[in-house]
Amino acid sequence: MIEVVNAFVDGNALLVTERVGSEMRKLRLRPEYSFFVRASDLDEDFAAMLRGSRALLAMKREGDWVRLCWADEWTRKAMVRGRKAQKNWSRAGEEEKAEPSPFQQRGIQTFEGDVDPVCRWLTDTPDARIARARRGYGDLETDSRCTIVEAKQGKARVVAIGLSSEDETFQWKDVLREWTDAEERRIIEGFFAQATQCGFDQLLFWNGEDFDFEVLSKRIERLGLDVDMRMKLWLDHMVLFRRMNLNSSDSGAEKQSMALQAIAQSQIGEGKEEIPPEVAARWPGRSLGSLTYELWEAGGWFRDLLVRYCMKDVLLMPRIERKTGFVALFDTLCDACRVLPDSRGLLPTRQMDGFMLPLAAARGHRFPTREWTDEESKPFAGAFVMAPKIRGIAREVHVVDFASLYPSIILTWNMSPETKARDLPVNGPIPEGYCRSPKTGTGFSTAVDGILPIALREMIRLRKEWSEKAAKLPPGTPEAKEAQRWSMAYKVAANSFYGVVGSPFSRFYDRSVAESVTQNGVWLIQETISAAEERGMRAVYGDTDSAFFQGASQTEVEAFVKWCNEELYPSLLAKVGCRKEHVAIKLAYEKAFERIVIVEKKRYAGVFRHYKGTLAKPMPAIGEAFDPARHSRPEIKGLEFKRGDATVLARQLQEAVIMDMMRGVERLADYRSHLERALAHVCTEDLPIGEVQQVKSLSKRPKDYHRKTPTGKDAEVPPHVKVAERIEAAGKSLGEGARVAYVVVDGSDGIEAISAEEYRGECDRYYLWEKLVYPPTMRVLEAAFPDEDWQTGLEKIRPKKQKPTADQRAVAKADAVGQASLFTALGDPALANPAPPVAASSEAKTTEGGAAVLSQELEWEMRWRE
DNA sequence: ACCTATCTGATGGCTG
DNA sequence: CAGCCATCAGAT
Repeated sequence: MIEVVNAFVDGNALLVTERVGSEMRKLRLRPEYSFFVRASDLDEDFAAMLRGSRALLAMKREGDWVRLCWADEWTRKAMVRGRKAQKNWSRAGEEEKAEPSPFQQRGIQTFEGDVDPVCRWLTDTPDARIARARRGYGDLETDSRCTIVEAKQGKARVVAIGLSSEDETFQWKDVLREWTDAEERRIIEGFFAQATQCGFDQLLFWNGEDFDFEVLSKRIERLGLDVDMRMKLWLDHMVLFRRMNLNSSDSGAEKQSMALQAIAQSQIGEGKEEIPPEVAARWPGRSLGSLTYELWEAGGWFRDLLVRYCMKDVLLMPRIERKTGFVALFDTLCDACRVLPDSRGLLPTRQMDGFMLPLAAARGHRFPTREWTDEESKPFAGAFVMAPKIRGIAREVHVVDFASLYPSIILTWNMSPETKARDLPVNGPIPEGYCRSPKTGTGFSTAVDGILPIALREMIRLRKEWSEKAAKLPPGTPEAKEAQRWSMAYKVAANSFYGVVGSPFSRFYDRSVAESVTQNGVWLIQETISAAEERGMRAVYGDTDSAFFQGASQTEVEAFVKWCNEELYPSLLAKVGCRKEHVAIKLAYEKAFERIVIVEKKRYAGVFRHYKGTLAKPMPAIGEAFDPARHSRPEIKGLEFKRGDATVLARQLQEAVIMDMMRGVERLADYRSHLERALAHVCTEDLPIGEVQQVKSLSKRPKDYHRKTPTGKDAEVPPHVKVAERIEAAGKSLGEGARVAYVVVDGSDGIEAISAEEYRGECDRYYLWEKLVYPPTMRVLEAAFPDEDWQTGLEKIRPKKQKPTADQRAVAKADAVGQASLFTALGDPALANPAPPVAASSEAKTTEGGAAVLSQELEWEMRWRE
């Protein structure tokens, strides 16, 4: 057994680091640039010609295949793809013609001709297994006078570095003593020496892919250090956290920022480092992270502060890991999928490569070389979502769902690129030895198990094995936790397979297979719903793999699920040709909602009666405070409460209303008072930035958003992009994936917004209410009480524009930004004073606003009673 | 550089 | 200039 710690190609060597007991050993191997062809495709003449080629290093017969090993990557590429047409600019007018490779000329298909030497070696060395990495966590501070872009170009000196072991018993930090190259060389070399001495193979940095790793590599190059970055596995803890947390985060609060401080706050309750008064006094309004040079330059206590700040960030990471266990799970996943645990190992395409290639090779199967196409791939149809059939607050709604629907479908229909039937009629009788996807007509051979089902069955088997092992071990022990991680790793990997098959960038891409997976899902859930309705149950909603039913008791639903599994599916699946021993479709009775309100497709809130047979805790009674020990929280899907791009005010109001609905509040006046309180707050009180900001991420660089309108003008870019450009104009750079926090200061005619940092308490409160806070809650109320008239008079509060004179135009603008005329909206003209509202003290504002709100509340109460 | 379905909000054209 | 529709973007 070879325990592989690391492996990379260095020139013409494949360097593998292996752990043997407590020793590290280095293997120096030849990197293999190979592909396979079918032995039957290779005639004697061509084989002889190849043998004579100096570029071919080896040719080996392996079963039905011939393995051809080439001198280098360039040669292999030319043999696989031929030479592309190239414009030769040096010789004007001349163009080099495209030249197909000898394999292309003969129409010989190549297989696995894009696999890199590390993956190739891991695939061909069944003895090799990915070692559990020893983890170190690090952070570095660079010269704050440089922009991020400059720093990533290697122009910013590294000022300080911190490093810690996972258990924090080892901690190391260093800072420049002089502003010289020699000093920077000393601390960077020190960092690597410490990491190596501690035996860290894997180094985790927060946002490392987008900053630290690039900076380090550029500085190493610039300073000419004798350090090889490739000797370590670099893993971006932030990217890892984001991927793993996608499935488990609940409220919108956690989704606003991926900053280390924000994640630390939500995960371990460890907050931001307070800015010491000395710093605030000397550099008002600046964050510690933006002052690295200044703190260093000030020396003494300030320089120590810089180092403490750096080290604090380092230590947050192992603490987050102790809470989440995400890195340990990832390491297990890498072990299971035979990929190295660095940032690239996070990509599902690589994980599937790592799992599938060896498994297929052992069964004599090879995959076609991955084609590189610029063409847009045709989209394919996905899941079925039923339009909600109920209005109002429904009682006793039962939910059934399929266990791991897509993997089960792949098993049941024996779906795999190589089992896919060619020339099978899309309808009519199904020939013996085939099954068919009823909605796409795509058929699959059932004679030999497909490689994809084999892989999935293996994963499911291993998952079960580890779950059983975990159950036998004393709970909470490291062994039990490790067994649970294995079980979870196989689940994660198995669930990502369908997505990889649907991705044009993967070697397993097959559009018709992917579409048949989703469409078999559509067929199954629709058949289930029809069968239920025939038995008198009413389907009220369903999404992809679930159906929501009314009009049946718990016992009846249980009986229905049993009947589906024992009779319905076996008979349906036999009719489409699936073999009995392949059938893996299983319906489960997942839960029942005591109360549920479905606002739209994919948007609902409900409270459980039971979950997987376990009786749920009740909601707090009306008027009773929420106590997590005794009460359930409602399950909320898709609504603004769950969304990081909604304002906090919108989420709070929506949550308050949902909590009341779920505990049975029926008096509409109670809901109204929530609205009124919120409106009064929005209109008249101080609004901290955290309550009013919207957060959206950039899916590309800001400049890439610009385009022309159909009429040829420059089109407006989305508000968050405009703000990103304001931020960039102020000297900070924002790239793809950056999150922009912003506040709308005038939404009366188009959107005018500022960045959250520029916010000084002034925003367009009309816009905030009319567009951000009120509608999400109103949609829930309208769904819950559809027969009420929800013309509350609260939906539009911005005063109408009257034909303004030149003079008045200026005032109108001030109005939109300020709040004076809000008092008009609240119905008290006496308070509608256009004098500068911003200058008023917060106390005065609250008092005035309070009075205005009170009169309004009375008025509503009266209208309500009528 | 794992999938699609779906909602909501902003923009921009067109219409009456 | 409100209302309708199409399109894009982001989040789930």
